[in-house]
Amino acid sequence: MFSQTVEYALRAVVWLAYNHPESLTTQEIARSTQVPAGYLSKVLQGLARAGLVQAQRGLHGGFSLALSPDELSILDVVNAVDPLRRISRCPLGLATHAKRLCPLHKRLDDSMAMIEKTLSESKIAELLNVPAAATPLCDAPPVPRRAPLTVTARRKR
Amino acid sequence: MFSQTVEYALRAVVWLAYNHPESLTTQEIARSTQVPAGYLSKVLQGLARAGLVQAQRGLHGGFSLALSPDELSILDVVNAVDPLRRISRCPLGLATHAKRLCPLHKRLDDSMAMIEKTLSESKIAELLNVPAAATPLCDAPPVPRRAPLTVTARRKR
DNA sequence: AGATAATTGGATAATTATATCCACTTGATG
DNA sequence: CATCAAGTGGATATAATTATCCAATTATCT
Repeated sequence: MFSQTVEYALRAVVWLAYNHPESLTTQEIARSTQVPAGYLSKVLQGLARAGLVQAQRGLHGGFSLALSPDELSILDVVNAVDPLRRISRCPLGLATHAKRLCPLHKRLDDSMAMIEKTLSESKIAELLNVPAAATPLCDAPPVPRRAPLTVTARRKR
Repeated sequence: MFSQTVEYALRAVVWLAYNHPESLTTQEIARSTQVPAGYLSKVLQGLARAGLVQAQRGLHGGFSLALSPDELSILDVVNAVDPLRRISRCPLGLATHAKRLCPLHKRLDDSMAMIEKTLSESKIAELLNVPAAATPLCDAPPVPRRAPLTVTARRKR
């Protein structure tokens, strides 16, 4: 339903939000969120182009959230990397249905609208309050800033 | 959001429902719904395996709806060809989140649940009442049964 | 200025989704 | 029982998505 890319982008943004306004390297984010580093780099580029994230090149560079976590919705992230496509015109290109979608496509589009609304109302900030004092993604406790490349204790599977 | 396959399957089912309990050949359905015939054949096979549609081989064969249009929901069709995957386990495989999803994935799964509910409540029968006396999909007027291979008047693009 | 650590962008590979084709089987009909 | 129109299943092609790799660029630190 949601693409892999969206899943990855959301993980990255949540992790950046959790460490806001800290800046983290692609490697750090990749490790914490279990996203393939090479691919994550592309995803982050997309988020940067959309202005959701700020890139800092060079030594001690990395990425940081460009907006406050409560100004940023899940929908913003989704639309930045893999836009939710509403059905605005008849997919069959029928003249008859140009002004008003046929019931099938109307219904499908309504579902999209519903999702769009829900996701736009879900702010990233809301995703950070974890009841059990656990970190949002990641089993490990909050990583100390600029920690060396410690291997996260990881259960197999 | 919804795959091409789902879109095709829904078009086929709606068209079959519209002609219910008539049986239509793959070619006829393909023409009316603008779905590539070769691919539609696979999609219909899937629908047949799921029991939503009945295949009749041999001369004067074709496909017909196996259930009444008001017993069949959009969700049934979606699940038959490209199941809506709910998020039941933590996508990161985190032990901590085994019992309770982290807020991000909870929220995403809630969206899925919402869609699932909406689509399960949308019966195919409801998609057939078109206000303007137009056919559900397809510009053409209701095709006379067993019509010869007339070319549907089609605007370019 | 040189060394180092980081992102950037381009090329490419692997995988999955979409689509086509064809030989085979099935069943109705004359 | 021969014929022919239809679905079936397998092989294969094409396109899009996901993923990897590396040379080039940029910024920081000493």
